[in-house]
Amino acid sequence: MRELGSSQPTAVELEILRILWELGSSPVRDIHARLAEAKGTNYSTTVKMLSVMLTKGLVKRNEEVTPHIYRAAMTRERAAKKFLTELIEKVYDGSAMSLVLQALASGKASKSEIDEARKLLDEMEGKS
Amino acid sequence: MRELGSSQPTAVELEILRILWELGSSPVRDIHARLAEAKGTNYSTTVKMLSVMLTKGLVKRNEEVTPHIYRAAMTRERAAKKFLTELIEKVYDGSAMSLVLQALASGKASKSEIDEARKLLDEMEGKS
DNA sequence: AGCGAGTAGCGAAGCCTTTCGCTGAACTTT
DNA sequence: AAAGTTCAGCGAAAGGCTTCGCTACTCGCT
Repeated sequence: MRELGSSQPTAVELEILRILWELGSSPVRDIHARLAEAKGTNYSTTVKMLSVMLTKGLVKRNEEVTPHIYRAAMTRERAAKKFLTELIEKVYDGSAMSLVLQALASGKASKSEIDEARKLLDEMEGKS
Repeated sequence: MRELGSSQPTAVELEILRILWELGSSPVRDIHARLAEAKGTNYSTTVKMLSVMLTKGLVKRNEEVTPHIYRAAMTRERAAKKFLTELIEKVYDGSAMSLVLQALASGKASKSEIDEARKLLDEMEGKS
């Protein structure tokens, strides 16, 4: 058995997590509505995916109500950080700043976002 | 058939790409030496993976010499950018800056790196 | 010519992911 | 109570990824 909580979400799993992050805790019906909209898959499929994700520890659920209510086991921020760490490890050989520079260079930031980043840089400099 | 060049590398594929990025163009023997070191897999497996990656367009090879010489089809920078774009799309809903902030907040940047980032921000502001 | 070593490739097995049909339980409406 | 609706779950099929055994080709050496 693969270690619980150590598995990376696959494509569909990530899609479901995104739905949960956006909607907050939800019954299968609502999750399915979104998923089917994007992919046209069957209700059974959504149920199954959630059950697989439950055993993997990617989602949790409240079984005391009907219908059961699912929620993401991780916040979006935490998941993002995990992916990011992995990306940095696997592709950038551990240099976070290379990635930052690359992201900045992708160039889609607005003026206010740039200001925000600058502010953050100032703060970081103050600390170190 | 999946569209050529549109497929994301899987775990093992990424491992092979990293080896190629580090070693530069190499014969199977050398790639295998590295891969086996980490995973203990068979020579056949390495050959097969490379052939799969060849049909996916992830690597290219020179068949005019023996042994054949393989090279990564993409530079590390280009691949990284691709992963990053995908990460941004899938987890951060397309906001590159969210990711930048996150990476910065992880807080491992040195003074010189911070300066470099600030310079980049200035440039970006100039452009927009 | 025959042998051994290094190289390349095919096809199938095993596993994981994603899909859904079918079943049954619980609850609502006639 | 019977019929219909919603919900949950199992098991199997389909497809992708990773693995390797077996085969075959080339080349240099005896």
